[in-house]
Amino acid sequence: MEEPAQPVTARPGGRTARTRQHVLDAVTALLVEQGYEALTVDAVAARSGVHRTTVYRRWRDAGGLLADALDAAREQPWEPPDTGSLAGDLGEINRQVADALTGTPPIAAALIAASFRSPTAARALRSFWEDRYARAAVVVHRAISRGEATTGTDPRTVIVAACAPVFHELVLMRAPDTEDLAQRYAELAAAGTAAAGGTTAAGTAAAG
Amino acid sequence: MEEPAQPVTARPGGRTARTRQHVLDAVTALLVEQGYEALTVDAVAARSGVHRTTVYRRWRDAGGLLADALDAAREQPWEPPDTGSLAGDLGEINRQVADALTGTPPIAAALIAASFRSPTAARALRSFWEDRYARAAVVVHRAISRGEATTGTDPRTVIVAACAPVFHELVLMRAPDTEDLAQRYAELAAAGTAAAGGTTAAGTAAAG
DNA sequence: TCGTTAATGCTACACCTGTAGCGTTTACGG
DNA sequence: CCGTAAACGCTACAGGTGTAGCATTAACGA
Repeated sequence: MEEPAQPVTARPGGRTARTRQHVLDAVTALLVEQGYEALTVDAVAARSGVHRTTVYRRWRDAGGLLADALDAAREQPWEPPDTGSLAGDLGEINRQVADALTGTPPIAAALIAASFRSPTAARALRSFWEDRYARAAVVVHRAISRGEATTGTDPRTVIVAACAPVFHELVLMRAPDTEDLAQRYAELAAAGTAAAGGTTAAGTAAAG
Repeated sequence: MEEPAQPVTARPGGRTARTRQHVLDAVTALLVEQGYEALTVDAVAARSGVHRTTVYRRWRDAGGLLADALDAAREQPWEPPDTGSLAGDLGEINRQVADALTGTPPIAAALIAASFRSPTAARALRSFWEDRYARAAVVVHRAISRGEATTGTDPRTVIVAACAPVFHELVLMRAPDTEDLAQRYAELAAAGTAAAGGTTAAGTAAAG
């Protein structure tokens, strides 16, 4: 769907695939057992039995490992929820975002941390979430067809308005995940969409 | 106001203050000239003329340096805007957030990057923004008194709803700062506040 | 089966991180 | 002015990062 985190190899069989599997298994194991701070290339190499220079060659850095692990974990397709209301859909999406950011293995959280040091990780991060936002656009389209939002509403703006506070609280502010966090911001975004239409142009209604 | 990034020394005069100034000057210079990826302790030590072990001892890591630089840059007090409308106030706050995240020197951006490796940086990050959010609460209080929001509205929720998408786009998704970004999400948050009241409890209006 | 060569293993290197131990300088109080 | 000790300078060390060069293994096609 997007550019592969792992470049297409001219000789994908046998050993190459085996090496990749050993390395990705080591990545997951280290993330689960010790968290993303322990995800060093050296540790992955030692645990996987693959030589460290091989890991550096194929994945470049820890961010590359995470990008590949994310791709592997993304093979199961994702469908946006359909609860019957925009606030319900956004709430469910937000709960899934919160789970991704706090769940196990902490691939999403580790990828964010790595994205500040690794261009590969930064690209994978963007790619993953933009893909999710594009797929989630249907919940806004359904809201429009139900009359919960006006025709000009930009789906991505609505979804980011709902999701971003969850990222902010859990990732940047390191706040604990609370029961109502996801739903609270989902409802605020849904209410704003219903009232303002989620217009893309900067309005003048503000300064007046 | 918060715990100082730089521990209170028993001998603050002369040499100690001079060392700190040299080091913080080097931090700013490196950030401006080469960006936060070049902000290594070794580079700061070399540039400042202070020995690297001294930098490690006093600041512990690059995150500690950034935390102290942020404290130094925070000495000028901040007052929230008062444009006459909630959307206008949130828009102005968002523009200031965007400026902080993309401006020069990129202390805020660097602090976020460092916060994933340095507990000191993580604490400084939280402290700085929570302080801003607390000060900004007045714009919501004014909105309530104007009738733009209901009495139970939680100020922090409204402000985070407005700000978080700016963090998300500029920091996580590495998107360029656009003309309408700040205002767009400010208006959406303001509209949601006006419609939903920014309640803190998870409502049941969603699932119905 | 066998040659080609992609992929991996290995050694060595330069750099950054963070710490320990010890000697030296200098701020500060008496 | 002088003694104390805080703060700093210095060396050394144990890791992790990322790269270069060359040797070795094994996947794939002929």
